[in-house]
Amino acid sequence: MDKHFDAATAEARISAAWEERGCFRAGANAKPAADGGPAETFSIVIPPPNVTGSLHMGHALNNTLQDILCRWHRMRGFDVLWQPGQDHAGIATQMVVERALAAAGEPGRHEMGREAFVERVWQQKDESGGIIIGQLQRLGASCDWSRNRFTLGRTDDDQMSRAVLEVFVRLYEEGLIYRDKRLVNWDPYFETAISDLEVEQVQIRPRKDAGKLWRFRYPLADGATYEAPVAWDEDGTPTRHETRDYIVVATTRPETMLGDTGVAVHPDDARYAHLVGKHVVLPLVGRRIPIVADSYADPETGTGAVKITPAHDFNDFDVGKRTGLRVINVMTSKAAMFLEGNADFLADADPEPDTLALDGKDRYEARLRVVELMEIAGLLDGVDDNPHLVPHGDRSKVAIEPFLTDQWFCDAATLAKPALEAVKAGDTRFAPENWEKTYFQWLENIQPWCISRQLWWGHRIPVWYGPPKDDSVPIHGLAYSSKDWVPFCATDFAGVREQAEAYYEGRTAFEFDASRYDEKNRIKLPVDRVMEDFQNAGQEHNFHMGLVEDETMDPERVVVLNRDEDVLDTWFSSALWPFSTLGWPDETSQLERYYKTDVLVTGFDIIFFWVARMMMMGLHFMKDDTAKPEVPFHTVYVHALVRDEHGKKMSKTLGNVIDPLDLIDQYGADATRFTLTAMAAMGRDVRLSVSRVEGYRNFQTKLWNAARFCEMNDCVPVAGFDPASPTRPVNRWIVGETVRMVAAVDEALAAYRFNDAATTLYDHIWKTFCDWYLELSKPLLQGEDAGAQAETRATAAWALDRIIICLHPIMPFVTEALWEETGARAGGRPGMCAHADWPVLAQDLADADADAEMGWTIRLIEGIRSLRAEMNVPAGAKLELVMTGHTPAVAMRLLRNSELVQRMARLSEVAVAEHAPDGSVTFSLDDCAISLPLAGVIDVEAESARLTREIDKLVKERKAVEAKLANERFLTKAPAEIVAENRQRLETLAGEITRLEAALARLATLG
RNA sequence: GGGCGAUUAGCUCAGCGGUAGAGCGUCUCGUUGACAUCGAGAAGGUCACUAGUUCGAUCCUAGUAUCGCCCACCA
Repeated sequence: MDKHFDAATAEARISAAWEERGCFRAGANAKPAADGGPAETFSIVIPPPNVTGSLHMGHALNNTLQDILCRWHRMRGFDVLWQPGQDHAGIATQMVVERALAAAGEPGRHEMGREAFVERVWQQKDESGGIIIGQLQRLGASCDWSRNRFTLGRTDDDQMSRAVLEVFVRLYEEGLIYRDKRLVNWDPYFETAISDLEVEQVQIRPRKDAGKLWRFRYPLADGATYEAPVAWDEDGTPTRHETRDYIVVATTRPETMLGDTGVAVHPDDARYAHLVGKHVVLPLVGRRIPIVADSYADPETGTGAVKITPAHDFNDFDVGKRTGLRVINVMTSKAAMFLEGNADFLADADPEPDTLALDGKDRYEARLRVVELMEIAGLLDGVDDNPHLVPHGDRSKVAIEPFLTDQWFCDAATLAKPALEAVKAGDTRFAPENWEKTYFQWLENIQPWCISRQLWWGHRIPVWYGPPKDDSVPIHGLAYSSKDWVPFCATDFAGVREQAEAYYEGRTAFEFDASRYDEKNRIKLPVDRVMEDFQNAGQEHNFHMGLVEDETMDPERVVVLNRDEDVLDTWFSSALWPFSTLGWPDETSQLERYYKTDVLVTGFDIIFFWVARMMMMGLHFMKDDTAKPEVPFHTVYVHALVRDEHGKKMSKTLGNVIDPLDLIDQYGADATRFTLTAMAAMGRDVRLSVSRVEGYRNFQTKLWNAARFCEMNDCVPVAGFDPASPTRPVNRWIVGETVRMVAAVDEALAAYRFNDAATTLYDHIWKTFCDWYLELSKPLLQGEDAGAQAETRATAAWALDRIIICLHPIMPFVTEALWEETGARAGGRPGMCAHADWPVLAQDLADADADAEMGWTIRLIEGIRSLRAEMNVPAGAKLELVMTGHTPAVAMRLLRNSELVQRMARLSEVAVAEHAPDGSVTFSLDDCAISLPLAGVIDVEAESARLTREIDKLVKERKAVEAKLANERFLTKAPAEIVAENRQRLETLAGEITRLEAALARLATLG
């Protein structure tokens, strides 16, 4: 064996071997259940990474933990399915491709057209989709790659797409999906609606065009006035008023004032009571808008009057609805002003030319200009800095606009109920538990989920629209607005056609073919190849049916259906992941066998996006044997975010991103994995420091060299070795330590305490096995006693094997390599380490006597070493040891282990005596005193100082224990074993103090 | 505004109702030794603060301070 484990070359080789042998296929290594039936299953679905993404630290942590669970179960004989896959990630992927097009100077998506663009995205997916898989494999992820899935099918009849369409259609039919026109979060960069979850609030600091609060004066119409307070006393009571003919309102978005349709005051606000029902004249626009009473207006805030722009503010929309205000949209889908040709805006208005000149201007430009125009008009009352939160699109990073559009919504509140109940009933549990609260809180206040996106990359909504049946307008040149459309929803056009032809009573339905769309040429096409004139007029999708020119067809006999242009939110398909990957909607044996899955491992940032929605969809569509709705997984393990060393979120702009692949290159996948595991304490952030990775790389080397030592000493695994068979205390002791280690690892993993498992292994391997067992075994391995040697070789090999097996889930590569290395001399291993049998060890293998003896021996050696170092005894010098104050049993113990102690503590002789020799240094060990004669070399002063210090410490402790034992209430109330423990401790302390004091006295005579 | 979490060694973090731990760093000593990616030893802590519960609190409870995150928001 080499001195070091060469991770770089070994990892690739081992990875390939696992794949070649199908080690991770579902069912590989599965063992029959106790009753002889099929193996118990253990299934996990991977949180599918974005298909164009690459592995980041969050993935590394997430997949390491999943891999640990999967490997652990696989070794224990479960039928493990770790289902891999990738997400089509609508916005993110479309963004990547659009950027790539722009960077390459190629035409943008609008120039390309939908079909060509989507094809281009598929091309991108085919090119880069495998990258993330390769990266996961480098990490060692033991997914069943033969079952890799993608959330989006190439065609609607692909199973993964059928699942999505099926769900959509069923929910539509149940009334849980519906189309509605309402304000949505509109991303002007991507020109799509986004859900509430995709909006993040960003703190805006005051700058020229944002982060300010502008106050405007809206003149009262018809000569109305009111008394406004202008001075207040200390209590805030107005002391002086002035008569005003205007109302002051404030806004952080001045450009929206062009769409104002009212001013609201609180119904109880005496200042304005008599103005309710009167009007103001909207400056710049010349529109008379009413003053309405609505409790939304807060009398304490500002002037108590608030401008109402129903089309551009969520609160205002509600106020407008309650008070019957008009809704006037003044922006395009790109958040530019939409004024000219805007019938809603122009109705009953008399806009100034300067105002109309804003048409087409960007919202921020328009904002500044509106302020300017108001100032010129003398109506700017003032402006204050006003840092505030502004909603931004989480991907585009631009400010979102509330925007009035037709969108598809999912009745999340209805679906949320079973999802809530399932967690409350314990059908699904969160670990750590406190995330349940977060989950509840969100689901209890859940709003309708906007599921339609105005993107091209995604599952296209399976709804086709046709004209109203009683519409007498001929099919030729027909223009519909969305509200008139009659929707037909089915998983494919055949189903739609059936519905439509029934609805239209025998007219033949044709599907609009988007690929024939050619805006430039406006080709006149036959009716079955009708073209569409799609105009995005800004405030909403206004689709106009195109010309239909085929005189041979009878318009009365024909109807043209137009498929909805929108695609579904990516998370809609992700929500189906636990069952769509298993073949749903087909009733497959895989679904039967592996659903529900066992554990979902995820970061808390997607509990709402993903976990909650999987719960909703799983419970809605899946049933168990008793027809009861079935959760998608029984446990959700929520891990933390990976941050940098100082707790900062890793981000490109901060430049603190650690690339897991760099770590793997430099330190190996195992060290990277071990670090993440050791730091993955439940409920805490993971602050990743490279020095720790290095430390665990060293740990790997340590283990490697321990195995190398075993090899050099012919510690070869013995077939059928019985761990109860060793007779030497050292060997019996390491068997016991191994039993405890395995139990602790099992317990930790069962409780998802990954860091405990890692710590247990680290300590066992480095401290127990390497530092002590291997050292203690050297005399036996290298000694004359052939029996002891054979026993020790077998025991060491056995203990090392248990170590390799138990470490495998966390460090799969080095353990696989060691499995091969250590098995080579035993004639090879029957299988790979990934399929090794997880140890099942009887607790009674641990021998208490051996534990006590070795524990004592270790402490003796430590004591001697400590004293030598403190007394500056040269490392090479061999000392004598004299034990005093001992019982015969302890003397026997010392003599039994004298060879070990001599070797490890560098002693020339070990003896027992009545009295310690003069000129010796002494320490106390349990019931005896250990003296090292150092006559001549001893620094009396230093030694007496050391002893005094030691005695002081012990006396102090004795005092504390005495006080405890003198406390009547302690004696009566504390558990008996604690009391006994303290009594024992007092006795020990007293003995130690006595012995050390005696040593100190002896020293005094010497000085 | 609502919720969650944190505060332990120089740094990064575990832990726990009864003797305070790890990694890295620091200091001393050590290479014929499986491993210098190492070994032996050591130094370093009022477990944020205050009060309570308890025989006993770093741990449980409440409050305070500081920091972080999530959700919802004032025009």
